[in-house]
Amino acid sequence: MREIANSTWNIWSKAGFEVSMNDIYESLEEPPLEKFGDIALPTFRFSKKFKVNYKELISKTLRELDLRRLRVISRVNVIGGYINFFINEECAAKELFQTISNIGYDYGLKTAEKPLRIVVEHTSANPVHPLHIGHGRNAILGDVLSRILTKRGHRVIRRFYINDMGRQVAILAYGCLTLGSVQPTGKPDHFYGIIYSATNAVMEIDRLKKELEEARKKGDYIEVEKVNSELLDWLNVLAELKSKNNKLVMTLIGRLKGKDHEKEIQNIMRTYEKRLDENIVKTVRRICADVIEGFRETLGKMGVEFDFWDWESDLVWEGIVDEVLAKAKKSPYFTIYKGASALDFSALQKISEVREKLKLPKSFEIPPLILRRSDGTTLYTTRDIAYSIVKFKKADKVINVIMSEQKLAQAQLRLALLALGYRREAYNLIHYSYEIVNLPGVKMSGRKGRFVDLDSLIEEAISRAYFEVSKRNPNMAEEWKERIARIVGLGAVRYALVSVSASKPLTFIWDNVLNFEKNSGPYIQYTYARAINILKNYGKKVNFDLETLDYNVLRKPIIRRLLILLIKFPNTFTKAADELKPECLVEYAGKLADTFNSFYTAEPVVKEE
RNA sequence: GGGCCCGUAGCUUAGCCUGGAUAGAGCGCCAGCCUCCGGAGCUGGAGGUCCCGGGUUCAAAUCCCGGCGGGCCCGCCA
Repeated sequence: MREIANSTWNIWSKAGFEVSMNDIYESLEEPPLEKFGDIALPTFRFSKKFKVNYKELISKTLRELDLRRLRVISRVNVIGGYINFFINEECAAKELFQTISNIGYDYGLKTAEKPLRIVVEHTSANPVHPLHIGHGRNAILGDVLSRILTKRGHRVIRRFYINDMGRQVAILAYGCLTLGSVQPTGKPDHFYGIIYSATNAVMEIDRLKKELEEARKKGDYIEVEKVNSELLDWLNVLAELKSKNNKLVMTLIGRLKGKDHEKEIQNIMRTYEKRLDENIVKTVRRICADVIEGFRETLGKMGVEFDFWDWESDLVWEGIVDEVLAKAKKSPYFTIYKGASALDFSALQKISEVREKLKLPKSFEIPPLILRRSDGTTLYTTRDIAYSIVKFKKADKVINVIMSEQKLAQAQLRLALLALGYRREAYNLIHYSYEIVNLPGVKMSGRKGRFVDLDSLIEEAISRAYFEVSKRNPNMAEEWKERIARIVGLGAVRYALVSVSASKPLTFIWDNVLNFEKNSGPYIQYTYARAINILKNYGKKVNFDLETLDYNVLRKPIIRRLLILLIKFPNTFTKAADELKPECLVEYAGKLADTFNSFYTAEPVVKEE
């Protein structure tokens, strides 16, 4: 493909048309029908650019091409404004085999010209309850991106941000401290998840009861109705939690009675941030560490690992957040907003270059960002500014895999970095935004403890896979069935979570996810197994001797199709890596599997040698 | 009130950034294929107002404007 773009570029530049070789290269596309050609070059764009008629441009190009007699092109086919190239099979095969015999499994994994240091921060769930399917999508996207970028030659660092200074952790800690010394039973994230949700529920119930009373006094019966139904919902939540661990929840309800929850929570937050009481600090840390251990187990099952687990609290205690605040005070954008330290973006965001480079919404007034509460404690975004700076210390680019809900917050973060003079950071911070995962028939709420957690999701995937495997292989040894079910089940989930473009909501339907036919993880794995078995049955090392190859077989349509598809892999990979589109690879894998299976049926490889 | 994302076959979706050739797949449906390396397969068929209405253009699923439907965001929450 490079050669096609290159020679076209040669011809055009010689003719005096100003164009870059990359421009041509990137215009190359897939013809809609196989019979049109292998690679198409649309000429409309260029004819417009060069101000010549496209027919003229084409005939001129063809004449020159003819003179050069490129060996990579066997035939050229013009339809409309398209120049369709047929690739010379022999030439393609030679190159393919040569590359594969040289670099083997790294075929197509083209290394970037300028390797970068890239941080991928992903998952980063609050350590207050088990991971759910949404975190699953986050984790798989982050993990797959990291793997692709690593193969592209970048130095990737995978980081998990432990958000231990937020209100949610304080609520969990409040519950735990109220219970006194608790020893977690079972998986820690599940155990603490119950305490968190129950504490939350009790607080909500108490708050709603007060609201209800006030509404009654006022005689606002619409409000009474509204609050009442909300109250009922939370009472149900509590009942659901009791069914999970009755003793624990009942004890918690008893001990929380009559307390001023808000005051306690605020006290915990302040104590923790300012390190006023080492006991509380230790307790909060231990709880979070326990929950994180649960996360690590779940993620490990999914094949997801991290290089660093960064504690939000460390940023504060090590004084990095203070440095940010000091810097902010000196910033020309510093202001006092509603009596608190803040950054005022009104001037900065008007600059159109800034809006464009930071990818801010077209016309949205981003309000001032408050950096510090009146009680002196910091806010999430302030700490996130500090974290971003830390991440950039050893990185050229930072990719945050964060759900789309946080788009505005992420835009605000970039703006804040710029306001503080962190220009490089602001411009190289990428919010890799993704949409929610829908499970038909399930309404999820993290706070209410209503979600399908990843552990049970994985279990279900494996047991569904087991069912399918034993149905198809009734005589297989039990141990093998289980091993295969694990691999297939997990592969199916990973595949499902990465196969839909991140910007679209993903609908998770078991029948599709664990469909063993086409367009699924299991199908790709099955095809791979068949391919590997050919090699196994062949039993010898594959001979890549280019001299003894019979190039006539390449004219067979199915073999030719497979060959052409294979030589396009490097481009697909490069696109997936550079445009951060892992789903491109999924699509390619599916197409390759389809083509391979057709080939497999049509051509008995081992027999033919 | 303002902003962002999504809307493509009954279902799940690719293509949209960078306009161009008969809108690609898979499931499901219909009709075929087991002397053969793993049938979790293969071959073929039916199935589309690309949410609607304008505009730009020689050309719009794609770009612009206005609607509709679904989701989300605008805190001294995270």
